[in-house]
Amino acid sequence: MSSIVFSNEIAPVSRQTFFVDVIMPVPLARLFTYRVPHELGDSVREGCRVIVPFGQRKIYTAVVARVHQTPPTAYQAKYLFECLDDAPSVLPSQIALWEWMASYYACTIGEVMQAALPAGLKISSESRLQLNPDFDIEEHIETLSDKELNLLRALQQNESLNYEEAAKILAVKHIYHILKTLIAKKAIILFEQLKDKYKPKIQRFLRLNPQFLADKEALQSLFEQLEKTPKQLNVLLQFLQLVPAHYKPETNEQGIAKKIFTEKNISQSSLQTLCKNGVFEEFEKQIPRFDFSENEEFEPITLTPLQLQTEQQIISHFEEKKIVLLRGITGSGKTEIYINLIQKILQNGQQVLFMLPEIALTAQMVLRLRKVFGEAMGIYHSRFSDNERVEVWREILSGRCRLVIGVRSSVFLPFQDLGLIIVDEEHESSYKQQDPAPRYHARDVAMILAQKQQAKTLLGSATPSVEAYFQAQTGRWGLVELLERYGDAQLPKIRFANMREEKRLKTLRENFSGTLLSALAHMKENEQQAILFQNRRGYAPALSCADCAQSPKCPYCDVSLTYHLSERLLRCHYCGHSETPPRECPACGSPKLQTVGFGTEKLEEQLLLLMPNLRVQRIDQDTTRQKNSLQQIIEDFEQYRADVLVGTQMVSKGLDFERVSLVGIFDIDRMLNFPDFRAHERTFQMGVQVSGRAGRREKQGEVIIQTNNPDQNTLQQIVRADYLAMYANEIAERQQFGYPPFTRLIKCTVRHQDNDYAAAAAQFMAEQLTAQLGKTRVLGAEPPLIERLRNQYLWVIMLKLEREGINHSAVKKYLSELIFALKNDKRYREADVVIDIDPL
DNA sequence: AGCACGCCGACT
DNA sequence: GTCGGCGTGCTC
Repeated sequence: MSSIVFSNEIAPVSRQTFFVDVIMPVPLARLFTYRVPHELGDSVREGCRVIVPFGQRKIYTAVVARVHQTPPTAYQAKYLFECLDDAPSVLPSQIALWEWMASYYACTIGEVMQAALPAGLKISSESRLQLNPDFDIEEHIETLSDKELNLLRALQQNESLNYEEAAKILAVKHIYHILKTLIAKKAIILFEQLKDKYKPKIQRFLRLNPQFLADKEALQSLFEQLEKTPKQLNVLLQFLQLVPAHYKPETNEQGIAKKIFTEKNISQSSLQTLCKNGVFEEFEKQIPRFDFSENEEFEPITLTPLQLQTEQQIISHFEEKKIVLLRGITGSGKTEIYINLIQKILQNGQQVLFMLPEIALTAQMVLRLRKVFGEAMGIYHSRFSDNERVEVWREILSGRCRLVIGVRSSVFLPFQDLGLIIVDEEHESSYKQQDPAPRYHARDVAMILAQKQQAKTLLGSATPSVEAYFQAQTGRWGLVELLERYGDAQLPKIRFANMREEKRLKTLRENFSGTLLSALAHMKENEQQAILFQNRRGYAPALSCADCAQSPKCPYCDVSLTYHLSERLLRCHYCGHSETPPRECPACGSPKLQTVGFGTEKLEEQLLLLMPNLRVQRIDQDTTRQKNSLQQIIEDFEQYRADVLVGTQMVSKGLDFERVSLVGIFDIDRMLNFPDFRAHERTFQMGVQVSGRAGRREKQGEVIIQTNNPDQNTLQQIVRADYLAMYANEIAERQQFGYPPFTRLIKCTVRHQDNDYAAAAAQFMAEQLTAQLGKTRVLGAEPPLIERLRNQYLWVIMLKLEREGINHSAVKKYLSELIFALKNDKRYREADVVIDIDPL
């Protein structure tokens, strides 16, 4: 509908100057404004990554948050250097979410951006120095100091150096002075090298030189030519079998991957000759790591009547509620319901995000979904490479990828049209990022994301967090419960081994109860398998002197060092420090050092001695450090190459082995007595989850819990799998003592290497906060359970804020002002303060 | 968070 | 005098 108006007027050359406010990857609480060079005027848009100079030396990739035409008044904006994107890499809706996160989690938007962008989308900058070609060293040799000369000689050898290399050559810490004088003398020049970290996957391809396809005779004469060289002829025939270029010329366009072709038992040298003679052409092609080609043909799955009914309940809740909590006991078939719902959303043309906790065992779930959704599925997991993550990002951005299975950080992906977010195992603590900022809870962010996209959120768990169940109970969220196991599977029989009693009766063998040992023997006779759970790795959590009762401590942390037998090392599980165990007590010199307590390693050893006929495997951080060892252990166990799997947390989640009929749980009392208001909830969740590993098929499994107090309430609730009883207990206590969900917590940790300094700063903060909020809302300052970590003393202040009637964002604002004041006070400024919103 | 600048004491 | 240490303040 262009109007056909001819005018003699010359359109005024638009000389508008644009400015951008960008998010910098630094923990600074504001945006920075740059001027857009005219030649980039229309390409720079919100969400584009730009390269900007920052300070005197640094160059960063920043993300454009806003484009405008208001020049800053207080300073002269610098020009941005470059725009990396033709089309934005980040959507406006994502920036809005980042802003929400920065304000909710009391951190900077730069920190959120750092967490959100896959490393491959960030550009690293490295300053490099090189010799100025116009500079003649010999001519100026008298004006140069030794160090300067050394550096210049080094630069003659190497084309360029970065700072670190230069500092190393000169063997000094700070080279800036030297560089500055050399730059002033015009001896060297600095330049920035920008490296795009994302590398597309390139493969070499082969095709027939199109000249042979021009007409029939061309190919014919080629055949005649090759008669004399049968090997080459064979190669050509093989090629035409795979790529029927002779009657479908369009297939030749695509060619065939050289790698695939050469696998076909082909004479390499003949192929080489053919390429050299121009019969074949080699070319490179960028190939996607994921295949999102049309794949709407889903394998239909059939739900049981109960599953169908459950799904229907979820759908009808979604009509009026945005969030639904599905409590489905282990083995009830939640996954099938998820799959069905996902299919419906995808058929509706919308996107789905399926979130899983950060556990090494996503593999089984991925396999299951892959059976249904094929390759049309993005996977976003720490075990995938940076490049793969960038590719998932881009495919979602383009709208081609509509289903993502991912961990915590997948809430940051550039969804445009989400229909549903599923947060599986909602109660899992790995959804909360601990360090560094933003210390976000992916479940909670997911709900905000869903709200912003008008999508629904489905939270699933066999043992929902007390907070989630409360929301569902009180009607804010929908609640759907699926409390029958799928098929004939029965819930396992759980019983206790009374350790106190067994000790009296002398049926204990090391850390094994007689009850468990006889169950293991029985298990072996029936050719079944067992899982033993002890949430503590290493051999023993401490060494202790029999004479003076002292135990070797970490020099940097306030904890005992854990003894690792296989490495013969004492290790700190908090800072990673390790040392060789002393032969005698460092305090009194006594040689009687004993191990105290037990970890998975000790259990493994004891079991080997107690029941030598059992084949034992161990699964924990120490045995799975190498890349595929976890997969290997799982496979070995699946293939019945072991009878018993001893492990930590890792064994409690998501693993599904057919032969496992027995589960043993060690040291549950320690977990129960952990000084934390969530200790009972966690113990219950762990107990039920681990029990769920037993007897997942038709046979009823057995679980043995070793404890000193079989009558303890929470343990009884585990035996009865009585979630509601646990919930009722917990919610009453939470209400009585004012813990979540009745309040929101903010944890402030003050750190300094000097205890008194940290204490003083924390005390100061606590006083200010108390003055502002009142005594009842401020707990502490007090030292935490572990008073020193990585050579820093810690002091904790906990804020307990009612959900209603308090302006939470005003409190957070006051907190950041308080920290600002602290940083301006000579007495406290050296202390670090860490804010954790909704701590776990 | 970096990083440069500036002030200070310790050396050739 | 220079070198390097550390405290302070800025980064569009």
